[in-house]
Amino acid sequence: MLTIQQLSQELNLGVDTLRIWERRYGFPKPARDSRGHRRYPLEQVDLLRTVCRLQELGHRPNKIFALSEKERTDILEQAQQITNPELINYEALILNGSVSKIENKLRSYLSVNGLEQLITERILPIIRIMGRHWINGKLSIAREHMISDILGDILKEQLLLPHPQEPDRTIIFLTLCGERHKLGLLMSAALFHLLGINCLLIQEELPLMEVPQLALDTSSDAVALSFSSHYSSRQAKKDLATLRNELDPEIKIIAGGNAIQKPFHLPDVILCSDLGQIPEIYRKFFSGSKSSVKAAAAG
Amino acid sequence: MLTIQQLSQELNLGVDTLRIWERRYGFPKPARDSRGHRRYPLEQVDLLRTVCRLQELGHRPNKIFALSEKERTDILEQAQQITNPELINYEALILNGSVSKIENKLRSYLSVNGLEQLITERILPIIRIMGRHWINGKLSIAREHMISDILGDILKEQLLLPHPQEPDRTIIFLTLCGERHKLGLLMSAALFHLLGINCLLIQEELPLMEVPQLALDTSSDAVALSFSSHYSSRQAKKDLATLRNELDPEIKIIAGGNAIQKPFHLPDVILCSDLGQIPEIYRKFFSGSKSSVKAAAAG
DNA sequence: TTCATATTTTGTCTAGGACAATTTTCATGC
DNA sequence: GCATGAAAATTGTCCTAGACAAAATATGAA
Repeated sequence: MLTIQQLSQELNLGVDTLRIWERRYGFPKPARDSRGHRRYPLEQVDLLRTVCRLQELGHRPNKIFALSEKERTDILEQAQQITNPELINYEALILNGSVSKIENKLRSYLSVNGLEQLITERILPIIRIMGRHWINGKLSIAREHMISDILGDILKEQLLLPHPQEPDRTIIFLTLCGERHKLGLLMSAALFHLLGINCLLIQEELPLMEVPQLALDTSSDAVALSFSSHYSSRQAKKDLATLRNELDPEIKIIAGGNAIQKPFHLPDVILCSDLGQIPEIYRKFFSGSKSSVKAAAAG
Repeated sequence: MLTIQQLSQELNLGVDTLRIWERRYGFPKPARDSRGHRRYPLEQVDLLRTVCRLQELGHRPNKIFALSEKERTDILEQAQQITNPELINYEALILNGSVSKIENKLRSYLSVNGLEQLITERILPIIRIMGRHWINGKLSIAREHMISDILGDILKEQLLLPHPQEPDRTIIFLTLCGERHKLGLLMSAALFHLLGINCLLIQEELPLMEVPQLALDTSSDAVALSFSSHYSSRQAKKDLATLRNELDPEIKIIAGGNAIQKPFHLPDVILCSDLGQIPEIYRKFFSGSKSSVKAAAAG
């Protein structure tokens, strides 16, 4: 029996959303305690989880709630396409295997094929596999986190490798409060590091208002933020607009993550909906020595 | 100009709390947009920050709001006592110095004095110093996080060191959703590791309901949770009670962190209000081989 | 003093209404 | 057929104002 707030944390939904779903769709229909406060039985929590998963697949609440329970699970089953090649090994390891085995496999792949391939050929597919199995409920959040930790650790180590030559550009990578997914941020930081940029990573979630000061303190040339699909795209938009307003206009903003897919234009914000765009972004905004660009701007 | 939700995230307060403060104490008194929605000017955000800081010092809202602005800052100034010994070096480094310098100093201290002293003589004082300066606003959250990251990295490395002999007890260390402070958890994990326990660390925040399954999957003997002062003690209590209910009674629960200070008793939950208690907890609950304890229980 | 009991304070909940932003539907023109 | 734009529906977040348990503080008796 969970309170509305516990459930809200559990599902990453606002309490208002839970209440209005009950009002509009008649579900969830929690029991009430002596005070009349909602108490959600665990079975309803499970049902709600499938609702959230379907929503992440792009379905909208009115459709989802119109479906029967079976129809919902059918859609979820169907959503897991079969994977193609040798990644099937990983699939089994992700679901049941030892996490340290995954780590070893990844590390040896890294030392043979390098970081860029590790990201595109291994880490991204693994994230996709995890997402698929999280959606159909076969992968516990806990396991997902343990594996994500390993991926994160490997990427973080890459940021510590020395640069071939002293970088003259700095990008600071961070997430805002409420954004729990940091792998996308880490991957982009690792890729920018590879391109010779000095990448500062803030691992914890920052309040929006601290960001401008931090960018100044670190004399960063750009701030990179990641917004996963948990962060509503409207919220991301608001935050980016506020940040653009508060931040020194000299300092660029790079926004990435799944919440940034939409044709969603913001003035003076570099959008990065795909890690593949990073070399292009680098070329366009960060290549050439800093002083020469300044000279060009002045000339 | 922030919306109520942005402010709520910024200050770690519920939106309901912000509204009821306005109703009861007449502050904050935000402007309203065309829809009548609250819009908080940045100056009010700063004032609210001092309110939150005072609250963290143990003052209660009705007293705080009765004070003038000057009285509040006076109390905050006064709250920063002078530090004693050689730690003053650290104080300067924390406020202005290079973070990598802090890292180097800590690492060399570690290699000379070992983990236990590092924690009690360096990490805990640093956390205290940071807390003090965060309270009076001289340390940005961003800087605090960068330094916390370093402390975290050092502690995490300790968990990777091999044990002198194969451990037969496993404790899984985790935080629940909404708990952003992980250093306390890390320190306790490092100390238990030192005592010969196999410590599994989940770095990301978990939904409460995933914990029982995870404890089973990892065949842990205990689950250790940390609740910082941001987590209201009432919430911590609720969560621990729920968890105790859902979890296999064989598996112990260890609860620590600042929210666990109060004379706050829960049946079958081991409370750890202080890292110094860890050896005692170890002796009481985890020493002796597992099989012998089981035999004793059976006999 | 120390305890037990009353009072105040505090945060979280309740209900039901409103509305901007987004998405979908539908009609129109090419 | 496809694009385009207006109209309708959907959705999440905000609003007000009232209620109450848990925690903190004050009060009084032993």
